[in-house]
Amino acid sequence: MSPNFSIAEENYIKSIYHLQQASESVSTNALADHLKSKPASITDMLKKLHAKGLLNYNPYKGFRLSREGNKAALIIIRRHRLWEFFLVDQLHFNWEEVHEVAEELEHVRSKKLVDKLDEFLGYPKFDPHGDPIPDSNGKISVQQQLPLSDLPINKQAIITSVQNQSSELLSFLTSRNILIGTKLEVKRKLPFDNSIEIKFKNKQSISISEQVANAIQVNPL
Amino acid sequence: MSPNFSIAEENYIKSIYHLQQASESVSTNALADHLKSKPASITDMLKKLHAKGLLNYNPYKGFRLSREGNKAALIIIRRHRLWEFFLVDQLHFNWEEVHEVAEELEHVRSKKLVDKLDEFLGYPKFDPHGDPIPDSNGKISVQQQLPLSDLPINKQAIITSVQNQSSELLSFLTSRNILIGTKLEVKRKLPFDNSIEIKFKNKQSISISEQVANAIQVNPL
DNA sequence: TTTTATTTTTAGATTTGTCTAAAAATAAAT
DNA sequence: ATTTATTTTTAGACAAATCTAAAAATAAAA
Repeated sequence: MSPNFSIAEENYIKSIYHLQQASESVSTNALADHLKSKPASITDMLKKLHAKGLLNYNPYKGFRLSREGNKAALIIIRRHRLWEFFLVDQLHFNWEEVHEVAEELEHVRSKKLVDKLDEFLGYPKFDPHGDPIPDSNGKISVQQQLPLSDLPINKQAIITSVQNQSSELLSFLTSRNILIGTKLEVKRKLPFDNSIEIKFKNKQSISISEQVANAIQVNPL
Repeated sequence: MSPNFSIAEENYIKSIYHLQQASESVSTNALADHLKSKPASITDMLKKLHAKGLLNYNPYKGFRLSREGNKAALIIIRRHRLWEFFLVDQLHFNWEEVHEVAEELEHVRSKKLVDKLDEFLGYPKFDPHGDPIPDSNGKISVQQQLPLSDLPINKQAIITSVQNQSSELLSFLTSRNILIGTKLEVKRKLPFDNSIEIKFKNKQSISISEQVANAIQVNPL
């Protein structure tokens, strides 16, 4: 059913998707920069993607993904973010080093593979950078994620990911039972060092530094 | 250090590796058949691989991989078989359907990814089809693997893989503590139904059918 | 040992994706 | 409102990988 795109096409689709989040319409030059390519090459590919119905394209004016193009982009982004999650969560990569590898893995086309991987990983909602992972229908979770340091006082939240994957931090968090899925709220923010006092559901409270609070991503309930 | 090959080059290297196992020297036509390509295309690529020092190539006479070519082939085969193992062992693919997906995954080049995957999987020695997985130095385990049904009576062996990945079979085996790594020996083969009586290290004995014994791969000690 | 058949290689064309350099369109500046 | 600068597109070339058709080399058969 859904057509197969070349690796080059997939990279264009993905880049356009990201660029059009930030601005109404995407320009040839902006895309050339983003892809480290030359404007002439971009124009060539734009014509191809336009011919395939993936693009709303007005020469000289700019372009965006069509409905079809957006669907294709979400499939690629789903693959990318699931692989990133796998690399950090299962293979214990540092979160800084996963992007490059995921750039390659995202082009493996099998839908069955991606859906089984999703199931294996427990249907994660966010990748290790905190970006939402589209589900198998291309739906992106709208629930927001923010650093624990930005969570308002007394607002309940659930930990969705940890951004700085050093093994010291991880073992520190594990030893304190601060895990993905843990429910907590912020009781106090100390102004002199920005440290934060958090309270768990079981009433236990501990204090963590600003740096740690920055690395913990939470989803307010 | 080790050079990067295109996907096309990798597929040629891999095919030559497999063909040269069966015969002294590989022919252009044989490779064309294997790659579902045309002889003229093969010749073109042979020149390229020869120029890169991956091939011992006498025009019109035949070719084999050079030492370098062999090294490259083993890296690709390692990737392929590790991914196959992952797909069956972790994502519960049926062993018949993994080849196609692994054909794509094998081209993801990151050495770190492959080595971490290997560690994650517990350094498996054989893929789900019973073929040996090269280690990170390209060494292939020479220990053989054969179906439990072919194991001589009273010979100790260790289970290395299970070939027919139906969930019924898997749960049957799990419930009987027949797992990868389990040590056992065959005590009797019943001639009227070819069923097999096996004995574990803890002296416990059970009987399994011919079909099940065929699906279990073992490595004689 | 010629002739015939097969295999392999060369020659030239094609597709995909890229590039440089020049032309055309749009935007900015005087 | 022209001129100038910027952006985008076209034109033509190129590398990688493939193909068809023809030529050359090798192998098999008479």
